[in-house]
Amino acid sequence: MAGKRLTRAFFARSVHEVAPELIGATLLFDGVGGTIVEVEAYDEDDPASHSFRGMRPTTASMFGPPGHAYVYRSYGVHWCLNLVCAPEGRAEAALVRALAPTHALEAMRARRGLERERSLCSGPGKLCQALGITRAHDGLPLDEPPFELLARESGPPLAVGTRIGITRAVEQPWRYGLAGSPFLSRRF
DNA sequence: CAGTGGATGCTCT
DNA sequence: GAGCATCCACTGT
Repeated sequence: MAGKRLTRAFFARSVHEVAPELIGATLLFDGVGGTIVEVEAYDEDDPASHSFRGMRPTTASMFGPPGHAYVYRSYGVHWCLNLVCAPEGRAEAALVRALAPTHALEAMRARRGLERERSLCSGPGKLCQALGITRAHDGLPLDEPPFELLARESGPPLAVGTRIGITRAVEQPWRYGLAGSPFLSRRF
């Protein structure tokens, strides 16, 4: 099911190449997690991206080396996880929006409350809560504990659509998902 | 189910 | 003071 560890070299490319390849990969944090079924791509020429207006203290890790985490607070309430993927000198990242839970579901349920399996990680804020990811983990490398990222074995059926919850650049088809998965934040 | 609105804490104007 | 890469409870079918 899970392949070899994703290295920094994997992420040192355009997010538009990397993001679709993340669908089907396995994301674990302290051994808790599952299969990535939904991501969105953001680059620095994109008005919807946190890197569009230049580096800020809270967005610094998006401008850092690829293969690291960028964690931000959303709507003052939730944490959201990005995987920084940039070629030389760029600030790009893939927002992880949903997982199909496969590892340590009890830990997720304990953090999320008594939730249906479908709802444990079906959104960017939900999955950070389920995995226990916060700002404290911003900037951590993805190829070392507590993170573990494993490549997918084969190319799964891909769904492509427009991104969710933004007000600028709404027409860009930069949302990728595992077609037909019941664990998406929304259907395509 | 689909649609609506409140919570909540920053940053930026 | 507005706006936000969200979620949940609540309403009405």
